[in-house]
Amino acid sequence: MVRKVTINDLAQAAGTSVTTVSQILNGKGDRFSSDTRKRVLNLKVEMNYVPDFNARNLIMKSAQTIGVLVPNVGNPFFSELIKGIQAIARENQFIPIIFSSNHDAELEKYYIEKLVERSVSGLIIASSASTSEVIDEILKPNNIQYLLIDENTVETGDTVETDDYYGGQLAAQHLIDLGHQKIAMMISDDLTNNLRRRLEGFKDSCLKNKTEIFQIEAPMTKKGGYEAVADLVNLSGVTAIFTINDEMAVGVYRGLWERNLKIPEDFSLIGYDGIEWGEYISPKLTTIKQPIVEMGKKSAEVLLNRINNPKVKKQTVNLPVELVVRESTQRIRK
Amino acid sequence: MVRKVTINDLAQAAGTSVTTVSQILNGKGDRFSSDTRKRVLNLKVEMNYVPDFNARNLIMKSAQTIGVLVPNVGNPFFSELIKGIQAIARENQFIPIIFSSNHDAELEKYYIEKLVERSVSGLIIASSASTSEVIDEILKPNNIQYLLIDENTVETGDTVETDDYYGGQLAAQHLIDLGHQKIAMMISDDLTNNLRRRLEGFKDSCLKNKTEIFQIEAPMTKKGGYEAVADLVNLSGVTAIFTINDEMAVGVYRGLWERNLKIPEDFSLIGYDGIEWGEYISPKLTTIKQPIVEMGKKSAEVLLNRINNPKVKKQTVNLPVELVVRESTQRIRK
DNA sequence: TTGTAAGCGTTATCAA
DNA sequence: TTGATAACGCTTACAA
Repeated sequence: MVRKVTINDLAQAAGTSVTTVSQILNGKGDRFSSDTRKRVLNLKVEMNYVPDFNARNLIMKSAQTIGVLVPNVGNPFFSELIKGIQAIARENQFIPIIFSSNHDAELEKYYIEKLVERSVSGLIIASSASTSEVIDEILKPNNIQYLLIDENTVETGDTVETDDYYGGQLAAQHLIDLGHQKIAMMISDDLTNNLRRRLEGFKDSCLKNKTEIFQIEAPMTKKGGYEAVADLVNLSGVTAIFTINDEMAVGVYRGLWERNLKIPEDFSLIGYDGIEWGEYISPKLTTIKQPIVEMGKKSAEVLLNRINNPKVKKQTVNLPVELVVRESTQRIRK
Repeated sequence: MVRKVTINDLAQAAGTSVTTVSQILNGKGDRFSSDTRKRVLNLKVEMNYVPDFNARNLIMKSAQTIGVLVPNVGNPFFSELIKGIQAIARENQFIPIIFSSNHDAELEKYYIEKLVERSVSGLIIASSASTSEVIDEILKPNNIQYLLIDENTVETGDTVETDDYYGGQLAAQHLIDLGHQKIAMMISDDLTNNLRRRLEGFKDSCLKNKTEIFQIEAPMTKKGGYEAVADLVNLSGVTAIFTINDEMAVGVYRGLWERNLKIPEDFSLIGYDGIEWGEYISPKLTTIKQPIVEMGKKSAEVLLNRINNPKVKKQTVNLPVELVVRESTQRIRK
């Protein structure tokens, strides 16, 4: 067992006190001679000294850590989100600990407890399995900052969101502009608030234009979209499909292909999210693009700001969505 | 700021010493009266006492944490791997901290340092940017267990691997069986050891069968595969393609589609990995399937066993790969 | 059956 | 310019 190099060893080697070492290593060493400073700094590298995190945090009372809870890391949307969070966390010397709760309320609670035990400074929660219960029971009593995004909405507290209502409208309007009059919407069987708004935007636009809509419910996965095609083909007269996320759209591609139905000739298809994969399937997927990485970045920024500055007033970030027309939609022709 | 409840507060409230509390809460309290025990246990819940992780680990010298370093969480291969690791970690009360190093050596080193600082008990490293240097400089001196998988190979130390050489052979043999005599291989411009073996298996099988092979180098991403199609179409007489991972294959689909070339009519295509997406693109991707989640599980098991049991002899796990024939390959016809 | 006290590796206060 | 020393909250020998 190799003993870890401690600050004591380093001090001894440098012929100084631990105070000196600590101060110098923490950028508070102006008062020491540049000779001492150099000696300590060199020795640190040479001896490969790494401060003990537990000891440090014990006294500092901060673990420089944020927790991140997503429903599923495998979903490209969330892996991009994580990318953004990771980048900002790093800039601020924070470490994100990421968990995939898989929509399992029990698992979600378990992980949040673990995170709290480790005295994380804050949490970004993009998974909504058991949120409000957990917040009241665990987060609030322990005074832990949190930011709810994506699947959660809050009236109070900081907010980082995209305009889902407008996004829904954009999608509908695009289809309507192309002349579609009967549209199928594939939506989750378990709608979270952001999805609900997205859907409302879509529906309202259709209503205003007297466009007929059909609703198909399925899990928001490739498999869900794939299986929902069975219902889709039973609908008569439908010429366009809106899937509430891109991943479902991928399943629809497959389901249609198996039935020898063509996109966009037989069905125009528009998704939502703007994941990278949409540019690689053929035809390329028309979609409503959310600035996913940016969402991750902003989320981390807002949370960290809240952590450093608990009294700051409600922060609100609203990110734009945009229609990206690619190849999966076209003008209707009779 | 709510002050956290400490063991001292709890002891005081219970009218005992901290020792008593500590022992009882850690399941070592047999010697105390059941009355005292009950009192402490109740108070713990009542006062919402959560042991301070930093203080505890400082003295226990273990953070019940493992670090996981992957090149890219966005890649479905790695997100599935993580799924497996997470499952086993949880069973063993460990927390995995996951980082995406993006093949950036500096970033990789930075994260490993952070992980070591936090006194993780061990590391699963599936990213190879700067591994050997980091191991010698950081891991070994700090006596941290590690397991290298996927992109790394080791002669010494524990091993969890799939039979890449055999997998390569399987892929080649499938194509050969279908009558292909000129095959393009799309491979990374930066081969790691597992890939090298995979490739050797493929090449050896081709050589043995006098099958002609062409080599195209590109990044192992969708984009890489997509752009490599430009080179591919310049090759004359090629009827089949082997991409060294599934993700590249996705790019190839797109590149071919844009040139009006059909899979499998114009080119048979076989990938490697067995990610879920392969079942959703059309035609479905024929591939060599690795048991990815299982790899994650085994990796975690092996590492945790090593942590609990540093003296145990070299552990070796070899996981099977298998040919999954789907729709992207077919018998050659002239 | 219970408690005292040392010690984990750090940072911070204050004296030298 | 530097260094003792207390403190952080916990576990654990060792006493009682």
